[in-house]
Amino acid sequence: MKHIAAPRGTVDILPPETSEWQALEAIIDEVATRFGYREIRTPIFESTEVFVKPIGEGTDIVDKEMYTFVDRGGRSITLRPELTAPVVRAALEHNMLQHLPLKLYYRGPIFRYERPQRGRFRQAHQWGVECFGAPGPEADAEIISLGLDVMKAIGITDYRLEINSLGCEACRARFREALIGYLNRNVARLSETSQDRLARNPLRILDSKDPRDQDVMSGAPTMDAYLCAACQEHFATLRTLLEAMGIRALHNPHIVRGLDYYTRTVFEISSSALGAQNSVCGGGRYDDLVKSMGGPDVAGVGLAMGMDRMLMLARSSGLARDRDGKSLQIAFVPLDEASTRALVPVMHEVRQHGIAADMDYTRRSIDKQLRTAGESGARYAVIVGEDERRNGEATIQNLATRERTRVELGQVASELTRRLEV
RNA sequence: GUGAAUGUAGCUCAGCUGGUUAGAGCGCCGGCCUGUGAAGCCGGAGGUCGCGGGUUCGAUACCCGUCAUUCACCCCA
Repeated sequence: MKHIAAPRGTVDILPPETSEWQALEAIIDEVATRFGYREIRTPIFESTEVFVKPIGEGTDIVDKEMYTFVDRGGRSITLRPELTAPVVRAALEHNMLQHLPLKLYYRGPIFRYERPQRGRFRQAHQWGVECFGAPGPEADAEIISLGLDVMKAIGITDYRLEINSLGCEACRARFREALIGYLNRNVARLSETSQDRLARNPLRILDSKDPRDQDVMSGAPTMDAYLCAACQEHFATLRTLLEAMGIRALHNPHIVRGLDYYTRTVFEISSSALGAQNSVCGGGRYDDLVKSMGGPDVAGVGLAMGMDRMLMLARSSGLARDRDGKSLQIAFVPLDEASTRALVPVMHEVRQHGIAADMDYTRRSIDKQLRTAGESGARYAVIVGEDERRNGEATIQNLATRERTRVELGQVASELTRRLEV
C-alpha cells in the first residue's frame, strides 16, 4: 500500500525483534572474547578481485550471486558475499600476520543475489571467526566448540554437526583425478547440472541432492582412501579432540562446501527445523588461502554462522521470546502542560542517576497513561497535576501494589534511587 | 535463473457464479469515569481492494502483463 518497499530479499528489523538481535550480538561478543578472539570490522564492499580468486570461478557465489557494480571512478566493486576473504585481505594489508597466532571474529551483513525463500535473503547476517598460524587440529576443534557454545548460549539444541576432510592439495589432486575418471565412465547417468559441473567443479557433485547423482556417487571412490598420512592423522586427531570435549560429530564424506579455498577439515551444522535451507553454520580449514592471496605461507581455519537462521531456530525452540528487554523503570505522568514542563528537570535528574525513565508527552488522560505505564513494565509512576504542582510535590505510585506516596519534587530522584536499590 | 501458490484496514482474514456508499475481529484514538491502570458498553480514525492494461452497461472478483510476498528447485548462512 505504501509506495516504496524495502528491496527484494531485504527486511526491516523492527523494535521488539531488535532486542533479540542485540541479545544475540552480545552473546557472540562474549563467547568469542572468552575464546581469545578479537573483533575486526571490514568494509561492506571490497574490490571485486578480493572475492573472485579466493572463492573460485566456477562457484555459484562468484558466477551468479555477487552484487557487483562499477563505481564512479571506474573500479569494479562487490558487496561482500562472505567475510573470510576480506579478513585475509585486511590482515595482509595491515601486516597482522607478523604476530601469530592471530585470532579474529566478525559479525555483520553479507549480500548475495539469490531468489529469496525461507531462511534465505539477499541481505543476510553472518558472524564468524578466523584463526591464523595454527596448523594443528586443536584449532579446528576450538573453532567447532566455539560455534557450538554460541548456539548453546542462545538456546539452540536441535542440530546436527557433520565433518569431513578434503585433504591437502596433493591428496585432493589424486582424488580429483580418480573421481573424474569414475564420473566420465558414468557421465550418462548424471543429472544435467552435474554433467555440466563435471568439467568445471567436479567435487561439487559429491553433495548433489539429485537422486540420480546420489546413485552414481554411491559407487564412486571416496576421499578417505586418498588422504595422505599427514592428512589422515590430522583428521583422526580432530575427531579424538572433539570426543574428548564431549562433542558428537558425524563423519559425512560428501561434504565439500561451496567455496574453493578449503583444505583438510570442513564441517557443517544443520537443523531440520529450518526448511530447505537447513544449514546454520559452515566452516573449515584453508591452509593455502593466505599464500594464494599474496601473503606468507600461514595456515588458517574458521567458521561462518548465519545469524538470521540462528534466530529462526531460537524462536522455533521457544527460547528467545523473553529476550525482549522491557527496560523502563519509571513512567512520568503529567496531567497538563504546566506539569509536563515542571517534570522535565525532574526526569532529567532521574536519568542522570542512571535510571531508565520516560514521560508521556501526548497530553493523554491519566487513565491511558497509567495503563500504558503498567504494560511497559515500569515499577513506579511519578504523577504530577495541578494539585501536586501547587504544593511543589509529586505522587509516586508503585505500579505493582498501587500504593501512593507524596514527596517534594526535589526529592523525587533520591527517593526513586533509594526505592530501586532495595 | 526455473516452477507453484498468494496479494483487500496497522495485524489476521471475510466479501456467494461480476451488481449500487468494501466488511468483521484484534489493535489504535476518544467517551461513559470533571485525577488512577480491569472488564463492559458507545463512538471515531484508518483502504488509490499491489500496480498497469483489457473484457463488460458495470471489475475487489474474469483475462493479460508487471511488481512483491511465500514455498520449492539450483545453491548456500
